[in-house]
Amino acid sequence: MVGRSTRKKRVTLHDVADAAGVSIATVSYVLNGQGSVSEEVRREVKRAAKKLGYRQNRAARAMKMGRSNILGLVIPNIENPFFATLAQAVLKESQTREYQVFFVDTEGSHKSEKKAMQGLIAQGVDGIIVFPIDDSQLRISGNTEVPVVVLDRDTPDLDLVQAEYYEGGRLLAAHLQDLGHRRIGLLEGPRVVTSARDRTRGLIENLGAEQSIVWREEHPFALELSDAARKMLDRDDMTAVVCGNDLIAIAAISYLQSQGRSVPGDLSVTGFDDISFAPMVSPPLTTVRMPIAGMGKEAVNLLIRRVQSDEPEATRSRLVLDVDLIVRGSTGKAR
Amino acid sequence: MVGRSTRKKRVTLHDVADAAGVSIATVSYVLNGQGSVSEEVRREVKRAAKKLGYRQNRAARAMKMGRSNILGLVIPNIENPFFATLAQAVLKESQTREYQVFFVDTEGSHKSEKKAMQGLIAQGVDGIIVFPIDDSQLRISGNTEVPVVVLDRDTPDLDLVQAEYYEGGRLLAAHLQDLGHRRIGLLEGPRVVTSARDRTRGLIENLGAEQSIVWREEHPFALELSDAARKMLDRDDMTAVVCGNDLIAIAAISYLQSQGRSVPGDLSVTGFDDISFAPMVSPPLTTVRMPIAGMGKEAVNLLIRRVQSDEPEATRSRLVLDVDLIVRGSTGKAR
DNA sequence: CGTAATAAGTGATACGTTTCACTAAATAAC
DNA sequence: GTTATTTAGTGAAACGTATCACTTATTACG
Repeated sequence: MVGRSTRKKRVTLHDVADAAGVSIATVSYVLNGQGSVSEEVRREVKRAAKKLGYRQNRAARAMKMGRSNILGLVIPNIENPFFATLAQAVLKESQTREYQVFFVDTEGSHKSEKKAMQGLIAQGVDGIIVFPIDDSQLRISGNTEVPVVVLDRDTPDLDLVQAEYYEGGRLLAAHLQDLGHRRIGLLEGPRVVTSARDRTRGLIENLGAEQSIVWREEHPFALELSDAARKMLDRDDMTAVVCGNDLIAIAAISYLQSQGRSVPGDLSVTGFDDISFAPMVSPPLTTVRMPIAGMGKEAVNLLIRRVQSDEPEATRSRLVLDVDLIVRGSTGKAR
Repeated sequence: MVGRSTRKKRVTLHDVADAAGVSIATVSYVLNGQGSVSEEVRREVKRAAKKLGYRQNRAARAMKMGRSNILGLVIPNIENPFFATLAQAVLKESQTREYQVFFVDTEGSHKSEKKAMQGLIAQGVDGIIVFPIDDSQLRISGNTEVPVVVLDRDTPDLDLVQAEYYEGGRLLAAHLQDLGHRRIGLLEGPRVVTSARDRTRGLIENLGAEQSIVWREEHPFALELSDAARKMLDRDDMTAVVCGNDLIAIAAISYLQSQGRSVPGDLSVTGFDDISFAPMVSPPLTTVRMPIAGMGKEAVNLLIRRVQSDEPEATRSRLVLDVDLIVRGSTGKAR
């Protein structure tokens, strides 16, 4: 009743065995549902275990088994709602599969990304899910000691989960064409990121004959708009701005409005990802919905399968999920 | 070079000891910087360890030491940017203190919150940081087996980190008074949450004589606006709307704009928390800045201190951090 | 009935650490 | 020169679990 912490000694298999009048081996078998032991004894052991409040010592088990039942999750920035949703999905799926997750936020630093991978391995995780900052360091994670699943970025020889970025770009091109936009500004994501390049390619390669990119500017996936981006947005020769992701789009809309320009009245703006904020900004964002939660879930499944099958040489998996165009208020007919 | 995973056998203390020609005890002492061992041997052991690529087996260590160097973090919803920032701070501080973090997102469910706490204890974490969904279940976490630090919610006997919510409410009252707002609508957070109640109290108790709350409506801390909230926002008898947090404020602004009302032209709107999106919506949000990262960091420090000192009876700590009023574009002179 | 097969349960070992208690050698103290 | 003291290093005992190899009791088989 009183809330002070009772620092009791841990109850061990031994204690349960004594209480139930059997050997620790039997207790172990009962609790793991293995071995052959009579229903009678089984019941008695369970009763004793519950009564004493026995809890498996995971450390001891991990040591004995050589497996920790812990996965590592490495992402660039949890403050980005995209990664928040992804993390949530990974956590949820891991939970239901009886795995715990060590979570590392690299805050966009390559150095800490590398350190995180090393650190997780040192900690003895069974496998790692990583959403790399960009494509540059992927070779390093190559011959690692634990299975690794990579999200979003392309990689030569690791398991992979990604989405139809190219198709997403194509959908945007088609949508803008339908609305009559001919002069398009492009605030694209970092070119060092495969998925960003694919979006851009999907867009450009599927523009109609009369459509053209009047300017393009590379921009980080973040809410803070660069000066160069502002300068481009100040131009008046485009009727639509395609942004590399929703964060950029939200920032762009905010800036355009602060300059007295109306979205979508003067300009249409599109995002990519469909993060949870996308429908809530004003105007609500037209964007390409990424199967974020699905990617997280599939990554966990892939990883656990790889962890549990001991054949390390199984052929590498590559999972590509569908995307959808979500039309909201930030796009309208070209003026 | 080839990226297949090399499933080599783990290098153990034993291997290093053999390679260096000493006992495993000596190796252990060297690697932990303890015991008395000559500089010569020390060097040799380190060389051998590095050469063999020795990595400590955390499970074995955890078992021997009775401590896992793992903390648990339980929060209601990582998709809320507030919690994302908090989590980031907790992770970062834990990292630098050489702790790993098991992360659990309860997705707003009391049941899974309780299960999470139990689960983390079963997993053998050394301590838990919890940001409870509301005040209702806190008694349960009372006499637990590991130290617990509670964020934000009040609790009878656990360590606590929170912020000056009342003061935040007061700051808003003063700000609105300065701008000449006399008729205020209140879209408050859940009353079952202490911190939400304190904000409201701080506001109401510090209103000027001529100011009044013309309506108040309870609302969850979420981006989706309730029907009741919409009905209130449709009213025309207030010049300002005070929202329980930034999410509600963003949703409210979005709705008001969709109804053709201007913020802050027709109505001023305030938030609470200062999440990363607050400056990026249009208009940028006037809000009360919570020391989110500071709370996370202090929580970790408190918890680790509690974990490492074995006196469980140390008096409980209660840390209250300052807040600031951040004036942006969503508030203006009353019309 | 004799033997084989199955069922129920146990003892002991190993997993990789940390650390206590101890030895042996070297140094200091008187 | 003898006795303390310090220094350098070791052996062995845990920590709590899973599981192999084994014994004993029971049942099935011919």
